[in-house]
Amino acid sequence: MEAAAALDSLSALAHPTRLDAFRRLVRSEPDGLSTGQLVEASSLSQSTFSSHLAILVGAGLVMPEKHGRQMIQRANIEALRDLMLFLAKDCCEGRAELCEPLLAELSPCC
Amino acid sequence: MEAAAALDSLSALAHPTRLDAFRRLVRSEPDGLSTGQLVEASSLSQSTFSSHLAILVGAGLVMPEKHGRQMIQRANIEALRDLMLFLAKDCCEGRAELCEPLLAELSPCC
DNA sequence: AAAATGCATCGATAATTATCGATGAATGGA
DNA sequence: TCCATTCATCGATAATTATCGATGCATTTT
Repeated sequence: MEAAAALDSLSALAHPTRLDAFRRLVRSEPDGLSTGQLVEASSLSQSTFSSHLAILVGAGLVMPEKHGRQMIQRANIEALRDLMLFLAKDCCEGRAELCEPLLAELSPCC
Repeated sequence: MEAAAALDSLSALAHPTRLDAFRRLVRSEPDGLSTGQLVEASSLSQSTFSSHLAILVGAGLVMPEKHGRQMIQRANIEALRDLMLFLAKDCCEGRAELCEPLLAELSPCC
């Protein structure tokens, strides 16, 4: 993942509404949620939320699937992994010992 | 880490200048870099960069140390770990199998 | 076919963020 | 002490982002 893509992902997640929606989608994998359900969970207007969603989709963090007349939104776990990999790579490349405590706390959570 | 703190970190990193500076600092651990060196690496004015740096410090991602008349900036690896943990926790809590491929690619890098 | 539903897009406005030069405060050196 | 250096803060302006209601398009239901 290049820095530009990482920036897109970070920017997309750097908003309360979008971070909340993304987390909601990650948790609801692999079923996903409809756009309407997400709008309802947010406290914003439909059009405003739609533009937020478009930013998540544009960053590749969310993948919409057309389902009748509603859209089912699904988190892209691979994109999340890529972002985390990007963030971790800096310290891993420099000095692995910096990365070890990072993984040490990450592993037991799974 | 609560969502509010994660948002601060994400917002802080969601800017080309700040992401670049932070990565530079992670790589230069544990020595750190002076503010002046970071300004030089950026293509911005001293005052503009200073405000960017303040955002990284405010998010807890960078920890300045006074050193004579210059400030030595150091990346806070613990804060980076906390952010990654926060991002990973969503899928881990929901379904561990989503998190496994994430760690699978993360481990060999260290 | 007509009405209703679910969602994206448009246009406008408000709010936030980025940028800069100038100034000021603290420190080290002459 | 006086000057130079390093960096933060201030005030102003430009640029970007967030928000909304209205409208439009596709699809399902009646």
